[in-house]
Amino acid sequence: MTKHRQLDVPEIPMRDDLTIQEHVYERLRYAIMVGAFPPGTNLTMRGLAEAMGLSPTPIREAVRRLSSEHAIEVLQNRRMTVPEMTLGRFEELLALRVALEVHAAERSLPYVSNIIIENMESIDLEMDAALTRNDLDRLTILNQDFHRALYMTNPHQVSMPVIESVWLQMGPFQRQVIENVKDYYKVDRHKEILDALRARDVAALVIATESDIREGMSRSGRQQLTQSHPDGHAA
Amino acid sequence: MTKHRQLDVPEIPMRDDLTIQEHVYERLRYAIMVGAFPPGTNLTMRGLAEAMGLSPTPIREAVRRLSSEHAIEVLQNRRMTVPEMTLGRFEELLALRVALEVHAAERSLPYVSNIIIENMESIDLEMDAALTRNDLDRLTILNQDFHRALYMTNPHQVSMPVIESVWLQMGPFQRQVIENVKDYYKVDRHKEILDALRARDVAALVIATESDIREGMSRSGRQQLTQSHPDGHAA
DNA sequence: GCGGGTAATTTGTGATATCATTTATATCTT
DNA sequence: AAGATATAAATGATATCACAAATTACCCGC
Repeated sequence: MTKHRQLDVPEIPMRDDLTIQEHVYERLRYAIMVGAFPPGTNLTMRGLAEAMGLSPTPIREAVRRLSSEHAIEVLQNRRMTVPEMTLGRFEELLALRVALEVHAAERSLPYVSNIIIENMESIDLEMDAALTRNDLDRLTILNQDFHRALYMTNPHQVSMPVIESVWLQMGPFQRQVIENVKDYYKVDRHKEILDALRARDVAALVIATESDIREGMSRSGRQQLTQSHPDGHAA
Repeated sequence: MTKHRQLDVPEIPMRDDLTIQEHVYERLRYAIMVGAFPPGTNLTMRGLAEAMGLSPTPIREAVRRLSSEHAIEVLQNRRMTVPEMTLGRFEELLALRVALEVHAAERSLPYVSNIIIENMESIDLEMDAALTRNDLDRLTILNQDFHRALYMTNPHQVSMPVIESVWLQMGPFQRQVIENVKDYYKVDRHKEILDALRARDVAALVIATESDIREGMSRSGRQQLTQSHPDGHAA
């Protein structure tokens, strides 16, 4: 009686201060962020509702929010998919990430305290551990936590949601890259970011931030997109 | 039998290719963009539904989308308001606008054709006409059309939605500024942007774009926010 | 008059039902 | 057998209903 391939949505801890709609949003967001839905995946309201054992109503609200963040694409037919990545879109997303994160880093630096730096150091240590045990999902989340910890120090900051949206749009594709290029997370410029923060050195921070984004994603992602395209759907 | 002050939502042309939810989204988005809801306005699902003669269901989806774009703030109490502007937030939004629009302009320039420039020229002419008859709503929309026409020439562009979100967050406050500083739209650097485009001069385009944003909004907005704050609610 | 607590109202949330649109399947025709 | 057409299934969209949480109104006691 299974209509199509039943969708597997990774579970996340249930927080009882959230409405169901919010929980669904967080759960779908996490799934997309860690790449649980490969690009091109078809999503249906009822399918998601059934997969999570809920009525369509809260699903619809969560999905609408994700579509506004361009994590989910709504076609003219009103069908929904996880967007495919193209070389052009990839280059643009990457450039936008650099522009946004450099901007956010610069404007956060004046507010950086030693406590913040220590917090980021501990996240970076956790990343080393996650890398050792090859926990890719955790690495993705920790990497974001690391950067978020910096950008959020700016008390009036408004760019964080925008940056998160770009991360989200990278998610499904990034997962494919990580799986193909297994030493993806080997290059990280986090130590250099931390050095720049300790020295309160803007120029060094900008360079380290840009390098971290570019060297991590750029070459391997471009490689994946330029090599032969036999067919779009992954296994 | 009127519970509170009945909310007035400006009507927009009904397009029959849109679902009700999409139409509500466009309508609310327009209302916020032109500042029909002053900062601090309380919004309710049922209130909006009643004001537009609809059931709450499509309202909720539209409102969720707008909350994801930070045009509407959802409080812990689950009440919704149009966010207030603060000096700190204003400075950050302005800086983000500059960073994003300079970025988008730079990356669009290679794709600019004479047809695009002509289109932008005609929008600029329409702005002059709207300015003459003091049509502020139209001016706001046309100003966005002008910039959007440029940024959208980049075929792989991904920053447009993000820029629109920042515009949206500025909307309610910008309306207050425009009404207080009546020569707001007098300073426009559109002629200089057009010159830079014709010459395909990146450096000039960057300067003109930044000036257009900064000189239009910066001084008058800052002025409005730093002068006495007797009480928050507008008349 | 002022504070506190209870009742009534308002509001948000989520499930369900109904209808329209779209996609998939089956049937018929040539 | 191929293509067109009709039929069935699935899906999205919206309204309505039921419930819970929050707010407001009201009343009482001091």
